[in-house]
Amino acid sequence: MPYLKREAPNPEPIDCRILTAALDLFVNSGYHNVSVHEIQKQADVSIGSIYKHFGGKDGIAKALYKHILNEMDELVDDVMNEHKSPKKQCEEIIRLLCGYTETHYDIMAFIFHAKHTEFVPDEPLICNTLPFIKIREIVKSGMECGEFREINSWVAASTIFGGVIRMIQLRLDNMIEEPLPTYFETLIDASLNGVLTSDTTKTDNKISAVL
Amino acid sequence: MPYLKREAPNPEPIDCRILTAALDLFVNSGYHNVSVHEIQKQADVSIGSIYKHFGGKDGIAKALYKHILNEMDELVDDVMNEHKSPKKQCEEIIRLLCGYTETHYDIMAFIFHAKHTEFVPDEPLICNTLPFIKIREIVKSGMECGEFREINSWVAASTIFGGVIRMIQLRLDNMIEEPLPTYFETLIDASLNGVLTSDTTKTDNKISAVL
DNA sequence: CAAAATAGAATGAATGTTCATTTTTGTCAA
DNA sequence: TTGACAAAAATGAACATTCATTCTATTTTG
Repeated sequence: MPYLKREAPNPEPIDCRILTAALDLFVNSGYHNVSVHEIQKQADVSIGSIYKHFGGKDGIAKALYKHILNEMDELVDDVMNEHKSPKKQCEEIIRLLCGYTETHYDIMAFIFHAKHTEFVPDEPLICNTLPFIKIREIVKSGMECGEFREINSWVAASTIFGGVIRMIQLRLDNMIEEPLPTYFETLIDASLNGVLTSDTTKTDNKISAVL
Repeated sequence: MPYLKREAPNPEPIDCRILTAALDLFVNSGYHNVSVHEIQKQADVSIGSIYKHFGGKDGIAKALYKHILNEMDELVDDVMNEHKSPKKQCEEIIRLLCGYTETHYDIMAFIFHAKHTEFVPDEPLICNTLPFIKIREIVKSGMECGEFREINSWVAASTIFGGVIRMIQLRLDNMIEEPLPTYFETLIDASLNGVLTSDTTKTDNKISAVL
């Protein structure tokens, strides 16, 4: 089972084995290029078990989608509890995303590299799921408390997180060769300066980036 | 046939009809959820013609991919010819992308909303195609001539264009309700301020955004 | 020993592709 | 202009294969 924080249990129960195999195959070949039989083989499980546990191929995809977005949501919650300033919260989320791209390729690829509407059409779009809604709320509260300039919230959110998301995708595509955390400080600096209010002095940020 | 600048010929020749239908279906249902028979019906063409012209379903996808990226490339060339400053070139590309998202939904969705490796595995990744390579070159020359801060070029490119790309994806997903050009000035301002050299005064940019 | 879980051969629908036939197009002689 | 005719294009029924799913038999668990 693909977890973000927890360790996977050992030995993995049958449903976890199925999800682990499915995630790997989906991410590396794409949902539609993977057959149930391949999942069955890689998970070392019978076809019957798959249908018993998940009801079918789409059942696996749905379960995976929900599970992973839940993992993601817990992550965002943790960040919101540990840091109070929206700016700090954004930075921390970006830091975590950079880190997890290196340590949890499959999960990040599943979130940021798949067209989910094509295989889980009944599930909400990824940008309409809890963790992503919460991230937009953070951006809004950042504008309310004066940490971010008061601009359209879509623009603000896209500017702050568009850069990391792009970097993640390029890294997943093997275009970027260095691990993402290498670029963390530069990235934060470049992404946030554009949306910071002018009373948060620019120099301030550059110094904090150097430290 | 889906063009960015030119008008489609009328009546459309058979291979154009096929590509038009395929683009529409691929974008709205996803490559793997579309059968050759559906393309055939929508294009009002026989199965045989499809195999005669494109050799198969993957042939259609390949041809579409190449055609659309060519359209895109011409666009970038035009911008590079009409504007000399890299900053202006970036702005203009962003402006065009915003505009075309409203007027050429299918093409934009095909470029920014599809996982091409899953259905044209032999073609280069979209970020390795001419137009996108050229865009990265623009960013690099912007750093060389001092218009952009000297930071890692991946970070720079991701910061400048990550925002628009995110906005385009959100707009294609129907999350953003206003046409993208509405946000153009704000977006440019937010995306570029973070990467501008400090000798390009910040106030300058804010004033230009208000005008 | 009953209930739950697992196994996997068999099934049938979906769909990409082939190819023999028909239609259209373009050429040229009458 | 007409008609004959060959080459090219288009047609679509038939085919072959892939693959999700079902279902009965077997094994494991409590």
